[in-house]
Amino acid sequence: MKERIIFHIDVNNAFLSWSAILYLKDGYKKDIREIPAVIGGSEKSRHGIVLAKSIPAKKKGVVTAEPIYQAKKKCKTLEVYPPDYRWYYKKSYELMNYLKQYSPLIEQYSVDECFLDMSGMDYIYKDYIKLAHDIKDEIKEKFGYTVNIGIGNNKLCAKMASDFEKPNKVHTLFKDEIAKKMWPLPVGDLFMVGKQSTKLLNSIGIKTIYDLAKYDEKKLKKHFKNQTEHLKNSALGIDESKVTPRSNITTSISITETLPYDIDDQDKLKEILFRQTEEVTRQLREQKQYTKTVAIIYKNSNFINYSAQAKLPNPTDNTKTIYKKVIDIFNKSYKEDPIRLIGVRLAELSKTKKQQLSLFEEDEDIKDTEIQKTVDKINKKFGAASVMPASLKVIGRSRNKKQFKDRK
DNA sequence: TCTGGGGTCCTAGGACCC
DNA sequence: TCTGGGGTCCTAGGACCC
Repeated sequence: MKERIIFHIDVNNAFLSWSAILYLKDGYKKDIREIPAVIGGSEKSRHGIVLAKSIPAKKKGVVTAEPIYQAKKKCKTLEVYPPDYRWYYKKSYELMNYLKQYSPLIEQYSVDECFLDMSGMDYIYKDYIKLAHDIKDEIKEKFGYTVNIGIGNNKLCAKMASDFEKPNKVHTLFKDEIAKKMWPLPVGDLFMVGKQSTKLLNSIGIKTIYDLAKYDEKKLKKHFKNQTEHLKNSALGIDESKVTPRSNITTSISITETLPYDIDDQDKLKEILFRQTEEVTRQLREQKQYTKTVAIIYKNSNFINYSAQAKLPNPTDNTKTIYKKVIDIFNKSYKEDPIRLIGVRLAELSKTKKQQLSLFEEDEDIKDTEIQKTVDKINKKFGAASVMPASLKVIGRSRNKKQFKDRK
């Protein structure tokens, strides 16, 4: 069988590059890619971490996901710009759409990354490496930002290759290059080997990917159990997984929110949960999916995470039904601790609601959902707060009543 | 003014049934 | 009688990715 040819395309400093373009378009004099700058959340509302960094910021030691205050310590002149997710999704869509012309087998891996399966296309594209350069250059010309392209015989190698040297580069990691290009790297650089695994691997003397590739599998199994084979294969550059174009099939939808200050007032938390349930179910209906599992996610003021979940008797996309379950879960799981982050997750999603309900219940559910869909539409057209369900108003009132009572 | 948000997948352990 | 064990479903928690 012929070797596969896979491209991995990765936008360099995506959020920062895309924001830079937006600012330039709007007449901003600076290109934030050329100064020490980061995209980050607001520190005031406790969202202050680095989401993306410019190359000058990187040179000062600024890393992704660190607190902004810490980044500022490393770089006194650091400039912080807010994220603009709508714009990012727009740019993402534009890029993926453009890349489709090169292969129908495209898998979007994240907002700024995708795999292209180019196997068997050599009758169109004679030279894959030249093609990759052409794509890279055309993206720069057409859209104004740079990408890295990694080429390999499978997704793993393509992904590893695109990570080699940045920005604006094409790298290959074919089978016969693994020993030379991949094995010398620290084991933590291997895809899917994170902090915890790195620690464990280092502790048993595995420092490089080569060490892992050559390590006795039986001994490895003691520590990594069922993951051993996958781990070992990765180190050897083996990966059979296919490039699978996914049609907006998600297995879960969630919304979490770091609160501007810790909250232990149950009414307030329920209010937030209601808002989140509305949004998350709106997304669910948008995707034309139904959920069977509802969960609440908490992080308390000590950064301790916990969660609780429960199953619904039947798949649904009904806000009321789901919110009822959310409250149920909340009452059983909330530990009365000050909450820093709270969120709602819907899991076990399906495209159909195969259910056996009594006719009455089903009618109620459908009638209700029809109303919600109309509300979704109106909100989409006129802005989020145009139509507010009565239940939210009731919650608002009860809160006011309580505040009034508190003042007395 | 210290530490985000949205995902996927895996595992341990308990409940329950036969 | 001195305490099985397999299978399945479910939940909580954690690792990992961007």
